[in-house]
Amino acid sequence: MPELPEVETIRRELEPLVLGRTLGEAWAFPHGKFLPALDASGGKVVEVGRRGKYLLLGLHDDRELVVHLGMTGSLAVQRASGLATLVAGGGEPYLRAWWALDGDEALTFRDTRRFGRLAVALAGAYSGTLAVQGPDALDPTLTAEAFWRSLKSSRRAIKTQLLSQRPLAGVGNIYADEALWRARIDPRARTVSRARAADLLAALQEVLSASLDHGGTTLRDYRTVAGESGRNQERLACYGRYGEPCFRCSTILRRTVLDGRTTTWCPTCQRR
DNA sequence: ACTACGTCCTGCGAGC
DNA sequence: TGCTCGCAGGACGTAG
Repeated sequence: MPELPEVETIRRELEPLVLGRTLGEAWAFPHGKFLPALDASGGKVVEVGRRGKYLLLGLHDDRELVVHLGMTGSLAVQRASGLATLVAGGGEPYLRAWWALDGDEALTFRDTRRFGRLAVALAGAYSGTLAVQGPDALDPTLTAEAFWRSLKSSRRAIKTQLLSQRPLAGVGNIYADEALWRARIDPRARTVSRARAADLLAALQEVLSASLDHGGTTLRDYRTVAGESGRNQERLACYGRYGEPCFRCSTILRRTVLDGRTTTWCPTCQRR
């Protein structure tokens, strides 16, 4: 669920809390997705970056701790005392990793549904989606022309392409539905003109920026590092509103499943 | 190489 | 009241 605005909100809050500090002794939930936490032990955080939905903690030795929050992942800096005892006693069932910091503090990673994952990469030698995804959706150097060319290279539904992270990175189900509604494009469209691609890119940048300005969208689990909810959920015009009237034309918004993802759209405003 | 689909997880709310 | 069941969904593995 954390998409670009949520991950960026977390990044901004996390940066002053961990920059310049060393990740000490680590613990990880015994699963391949989280065990890489142990490899980051001993690394001093020299940068807190983000690409799409990935958080990148640059370490002093040219390695990076890569964090993907999945759907329910969250990070916090908290008191370290008692944490190990609590975990051993089953009192922290959703804690997936933690790193000791100086001054009796710890960086903690919780993830109820375990859709998140951790990795340690050497000097940007990424794997998986992080290695093949497109430019960040809010990258100012991303042009409408490049976005359109990328869309044109695939015959998959436009929404499926957005979720693939390949044309650009950071968009998930919420902002894909929101931007397609704003740009009046049917999520099932398989071809998009140059002009409509430009409209879609502008719509994406608008919905992502607006959400970022409001601390992200909290529907269920997303919380900031400080444990607070986002406020953008009050501004959603399309996502999750199926059965309710379109704010533009009052047509009842429709729900469909597209490549396994619930999709809300307006059958009147949004055209192929 | 591209596309489509199943899998991983658990809490929550609807319905009986 | 207490139970079952469908839903939420990003990335990845696999099959065609």
